[in-house]
Amino acid sequence: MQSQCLWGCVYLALVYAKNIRNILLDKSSINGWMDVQAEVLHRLHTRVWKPGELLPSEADLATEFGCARTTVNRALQAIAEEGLLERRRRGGTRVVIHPEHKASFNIPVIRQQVEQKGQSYDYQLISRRLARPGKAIKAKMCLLEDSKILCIRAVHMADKRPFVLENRWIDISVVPAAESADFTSQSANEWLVEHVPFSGGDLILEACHANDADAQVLECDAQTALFRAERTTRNTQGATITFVQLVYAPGYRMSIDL
Amino acid sequence: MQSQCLWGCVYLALVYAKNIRNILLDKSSINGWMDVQAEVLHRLHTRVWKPGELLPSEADLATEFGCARTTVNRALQAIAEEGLLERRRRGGTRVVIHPEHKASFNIPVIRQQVEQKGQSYDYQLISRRLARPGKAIKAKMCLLEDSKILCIRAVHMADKRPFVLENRWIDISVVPAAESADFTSQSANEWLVEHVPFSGGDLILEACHANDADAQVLECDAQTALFRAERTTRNTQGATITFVQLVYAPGYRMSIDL
DNA sequence: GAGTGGTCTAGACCACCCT
DNA sequence: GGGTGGTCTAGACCACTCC
Repeated sequence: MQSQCLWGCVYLALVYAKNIRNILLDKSSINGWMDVQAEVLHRLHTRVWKPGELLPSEADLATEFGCARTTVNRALQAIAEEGLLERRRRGGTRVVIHPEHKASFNIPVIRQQVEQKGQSYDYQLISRRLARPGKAIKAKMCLLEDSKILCIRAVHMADKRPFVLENRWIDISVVPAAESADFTSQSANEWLVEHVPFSGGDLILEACHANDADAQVLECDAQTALFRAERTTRNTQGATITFVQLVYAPGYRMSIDL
Repeated sequence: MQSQCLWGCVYLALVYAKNIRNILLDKSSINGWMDVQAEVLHRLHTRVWKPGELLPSEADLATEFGCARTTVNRALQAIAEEGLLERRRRGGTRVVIHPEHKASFNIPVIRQQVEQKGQSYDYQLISRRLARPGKAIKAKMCLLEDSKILCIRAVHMADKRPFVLENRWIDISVVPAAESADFTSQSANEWLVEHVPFSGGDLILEACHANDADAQVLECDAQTALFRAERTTRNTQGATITFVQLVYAPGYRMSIDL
């Protein structure tokens, strides 16, 4: 009877040891890997560990924080992914000297982009035709053969005003289904996101002068400074799916959180 | 003696079971979480699991792949971070319908940006003065009081040609050390990266017309379309460290990998 | 209430790479 | 050779949330 009680007490002590400690200390204690991450980040910000320095090993940190090495590992990996730490087997974990500021943003479907601003969205197809691509487009899409390309020109409107002009080229040999899709009600932008899985690509942002055709569609003067995005999208096999040029109406600003 | 041999055999069988299986099958087998990730991604790309659908539970997948649930968890978490899966306790793992295309890029120190292109880098300070900020700048920096601001104007050159014009405002009350730094040899850009830890901020990209002053520095005509980046940087306490306007010379294109 | 993902732990083995 | 990070495993408990 007595021994049973004893073991019961030991069990309870073990189970609640952590909580009891936390309550007694009544201050920040390390529970999860998020806490470890926070503590490490704090030491980085306050220069306890200076740029270029070597951190203690995972095992040592685990001892200090009173948790398993796995937990420390998770935290340090997360920070390393952010680019603030550099880790090497045998080499240890080092504070990166010039932490490159990483920015990441989403490329939303244009409809969502407009609706998110609380504006009404409209879409109008200007032209749609099959053609052999010109030299410039072929280069942008890395096309070797003379494959058939679907050329689309359309305008997206926000609150009945032109918002962005979309010039798009789709490789029919890569996306055969696109040939039978008419893009009068649904924009190519949305259609592709829904129907074609993509894996990579690149994006180029620049300033350009409005040419006459663009100026007319966007209802601005020719030579106006416009913000332009060019995007190339590739599938898992590395084939170019589509190349698109988005010319935004004057005053557009692309906003990104850091 | 015999029993010892028996247990030895069992041990060996257990230890090498996985490898033996791999050798016998002689084909792709699931070893690490990277493999699980690859397999899951493959099923997503080939629409085995369609957008909106629910995946099997981690436990089931672990059984199928012949690994621990932890391993499956790691893989699914990584994919969820990429934005292709949505996970909820009790709700299971679901394929995201509109996978938002996430782009991420680095904001390099301008010197590195130039040198990376294989061009020579030069830097020239145009002006540096302490002043009370105007209304517009105060708004950008979210300043309430009339704190002293360090105003810096400088130009970065690539191959002896103007590359980008830097207009910067630094809050002295947030970064006192900046007052004693002269930015003749080292740009404020680099100085801040090295001396001031930062945590967040925002970035705005847009097209603008060159005004007369900018045109002169950048050696282009007034009214030329220029690419402009405006960046606000905040420290861990949320105070604005600096606001910077980067006006790039004509022809600049910002390139981002997706 | 029960099933799901989120996480911790302790132990183990491996790959890498500096000395 | 040995120390470091990278990862796997099995078991466990918890938090959340849907039914």
